[in-house]
Amino acid sequence: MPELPEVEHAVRRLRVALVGRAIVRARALHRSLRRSMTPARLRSLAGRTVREVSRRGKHQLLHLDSGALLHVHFRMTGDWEWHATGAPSPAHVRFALELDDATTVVLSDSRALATVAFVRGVADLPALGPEADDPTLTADWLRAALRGRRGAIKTVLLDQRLLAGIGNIYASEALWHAQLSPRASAASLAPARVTRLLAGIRKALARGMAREGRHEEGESHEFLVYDREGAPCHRCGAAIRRLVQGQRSTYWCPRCQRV
DNA sequence: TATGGCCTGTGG
DNA sequence: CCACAGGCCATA
Repeated sequence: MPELPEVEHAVRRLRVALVGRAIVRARALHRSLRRSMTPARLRSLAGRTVREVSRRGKHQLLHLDSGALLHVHFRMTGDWEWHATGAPSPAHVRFALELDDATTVVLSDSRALATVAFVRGVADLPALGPEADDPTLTADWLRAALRGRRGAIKTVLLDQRLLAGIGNIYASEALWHAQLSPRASAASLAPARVTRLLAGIRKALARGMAREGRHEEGESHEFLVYDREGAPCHRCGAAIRRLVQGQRSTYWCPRCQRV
């Protein structure tokens, strides 16, 4: 579940379950996580209290009372779940924290690509641009940040060093809102288009946050263009197309998203 | 820029 | 069987 809105929602839910609680036992249940979480490191979590949970882009940091930081990244399919300690575990549990209130928080991750590791500080995370939903960002800043970027805007939006938190879905969604072609050259976007792009990013992320807020699923459509190949554009009715950029799918409207 | 790797699951 | 999957890194 991993783009900025989904990770932010996961962090908020995790805080309720975890902040102020003491860890009784930590377990790594898949070899992909045992590489970073050795038995000694897992033991070092026992007895620790979680002071806070923070987010930077799609990265999560669990702040422990010992001063240690546990870094979690969901990658493609990670999510937090929890259940009563001793109850049957949900499917795909890769990492588990048994807490002092008889609940167990688990990292569920079908593809087992998520990562959990100790870090010393935010400096140990990969270089990240400002938060993609930072309300203080300006079009001038974005224009300067795009200057010198080679390649198509869709591909550039996925680079976390530009903006932290935009993934493959919201890149397509933002460009649809901005009515910009995903193939447009990032470096040569005219100022008015950069302004539209910033607004489009905000709209896409705001929609994502709103969607996360409702735990009611089943509503008409989740995304405006993503995964809608062949379906009519919600703005002009033309058939949505799919193309591949940098080995990732892009969805766009060929009529109302212009270069 | 493209490919492969990490992993497993789903759907055609 | 194959393609594809909301991420990211290392490699030529």
